[in-house]
Amino acid sequence: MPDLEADFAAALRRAASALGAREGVEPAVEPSGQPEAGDLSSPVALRLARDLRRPPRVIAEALADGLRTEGLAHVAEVTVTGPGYVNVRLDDATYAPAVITEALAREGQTVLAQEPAGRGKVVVEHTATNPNKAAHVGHLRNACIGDTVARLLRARGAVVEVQNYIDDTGVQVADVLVGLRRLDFPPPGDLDPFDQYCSRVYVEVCRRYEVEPALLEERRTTLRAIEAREEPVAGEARRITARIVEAHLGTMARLGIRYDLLTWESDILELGFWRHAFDLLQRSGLLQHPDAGPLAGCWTLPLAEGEAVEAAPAEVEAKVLVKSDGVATYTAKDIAYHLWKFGLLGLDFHYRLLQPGGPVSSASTPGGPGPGPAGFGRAARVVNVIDQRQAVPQRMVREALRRLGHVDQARALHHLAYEVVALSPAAARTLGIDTSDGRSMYALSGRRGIDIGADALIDEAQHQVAAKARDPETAHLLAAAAVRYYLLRFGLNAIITFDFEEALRTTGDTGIYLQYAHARACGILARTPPLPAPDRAPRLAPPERELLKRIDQLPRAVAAAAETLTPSGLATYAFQLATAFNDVYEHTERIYRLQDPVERGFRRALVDATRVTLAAALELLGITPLRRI
RNA sequence: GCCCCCAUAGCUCAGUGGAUAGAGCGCCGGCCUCCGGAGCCGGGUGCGCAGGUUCGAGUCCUGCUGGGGGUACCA
Repeated sequence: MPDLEADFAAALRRAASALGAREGVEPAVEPSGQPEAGDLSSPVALRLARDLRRPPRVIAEALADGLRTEGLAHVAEVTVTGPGYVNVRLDDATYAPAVITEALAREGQTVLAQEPAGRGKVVVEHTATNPNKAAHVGHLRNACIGDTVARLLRARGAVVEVQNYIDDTGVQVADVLVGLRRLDFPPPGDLDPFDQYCSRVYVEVCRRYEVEPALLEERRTTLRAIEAREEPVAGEARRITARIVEAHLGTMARLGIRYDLLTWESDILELGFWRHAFDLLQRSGLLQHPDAGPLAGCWTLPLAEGEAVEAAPAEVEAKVLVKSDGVATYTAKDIAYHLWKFGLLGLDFHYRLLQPGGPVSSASTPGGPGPGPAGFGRAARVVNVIDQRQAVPQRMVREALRRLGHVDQARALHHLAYEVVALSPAAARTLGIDTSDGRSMYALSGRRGIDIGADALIDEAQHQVAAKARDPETAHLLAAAAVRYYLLRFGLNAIITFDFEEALRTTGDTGIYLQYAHARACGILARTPPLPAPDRAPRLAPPERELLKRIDQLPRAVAAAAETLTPSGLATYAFQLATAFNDVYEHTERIYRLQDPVERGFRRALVDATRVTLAAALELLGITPLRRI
């Protein structure tokens, strides 16, 4: 008995087929909107009405007859209501134990919903924070989305490899080098984290560019030296970016976020990835090198007439891959990187283990452990978690793959776009930001110093929660739960208008509430000794029926969230599950007071099934379930 | 200008084309001889505007208004 909704849908499909409905009409099945009508309902008769040229009500009755004849497991009654809904009422006595048995069997399972087989490895790229400053809440949103997407894909049985791309040869790194060299900042104190120190340098140097154009020239020469791997600049860049990457890994680890592989842009240059990709593009006749015009001296990837990237702005006639000073753009290196991700480049990184238990890092020199028998990269599918503002360059990467003849890979490259984190004008003012321009929101920006530090937020959450937590580790896990849940519960298209009070809230629709529900279930189980779970359920209270249906939904919720790559759907599911459990908790007799062993055994098993199911949902959200608070 | 996203309750947000659109917060009022109350229960004439498609539209299409983003030799 795996899945009641799926069984119902399958039976409807058979019944519809018997009526002569054409194939391909997937019967929608949902928990009934009207509890008195039944437990599960389907409006499929309404959809079939046109095809079959019969009134929906008549079709619904015929479908219901078919279901009754077939005799579905765990179904007590089939009814037709309203304009033509087919409903089933479940047989409490048998479906309830079946759901519980199924849920308990999921304990310790890593695969919760089976992926259609044979899709190969999925490479998920996320975080990719420029290594020149401390991570802020916007970067945290990226990482939480990416991390949960990776967990969801794994829960569907996919082989997933998480990569964090380190843009250590970009302009922002040059900015900080210029700042450190020219601004006479006092060196950071012992208690002043290096990444936060660099954040201040970065903001200041960006401000100085406006009044000191000479600094801009210095940025250009610095960037060129980084790209050409000229010492001492390249070494300086590598030392600073390594320290900041270490800080980023530390910040993300506080939320349970880890990577399989760090890929360094400088390795892409040093190992000739870009050189080789350039040759491939050049040989395929895809590049232009104009002698005149605004792009004179650049190497560009033109948007040919008629085959332009979907929705590309008309003004974009070509994307610059190599600037007139010979420096490759981010997009150029990204094209090389993606050829490698799909195993199409014919070159590979060297690898080294950063530290025991930590991620593997790419390297440009041989040594250290190899990539293992499976190797890195060679993806069948790539998911890039990158904010919506980078949609155009992402399309260019895909377009380059397509024009090089890698049509399948271009199709398998998915830009998972999400909206930014912003501040309300009031919140911006409290941070001392000038809001006299009257904008309705201010997107977080490290460069402009519009910034909620990631570590600061986690620190604050931990501080708020410390008084009620039994120990510091519990406080840390509660804080992580609060922050992760807050950043995941919004849809990808929603701009998060950051609100400290809301992010740190401990009641209602929050990660803390979920933790509490899980701990409560554990507390009940600890108090009531195990009993054999009966194979027939006693009479159920309405909240218990709701809870059972939620528990039964887990695989469906996971499958849907994984399919659509939307963590927020899973967050909503977890909250509904916890709410259903709290409702039962509040409105049923305390288990330790029950005398009848059958009743006691059943209700304890229901709590246990809730515990297993909620823990699974929390793990997927990247929240470590707590047994005690 | 062109392209993308958004507009749902006082606020912040959910809502695979299906029945009477839901949460959280805030506000008011209830419920604890505890299974850990960070909880539960009650209190609500809300889908920006105008058309269209459909048996059925918050959801799809067109236009409009308002907001955000993109349209770099930044990423």
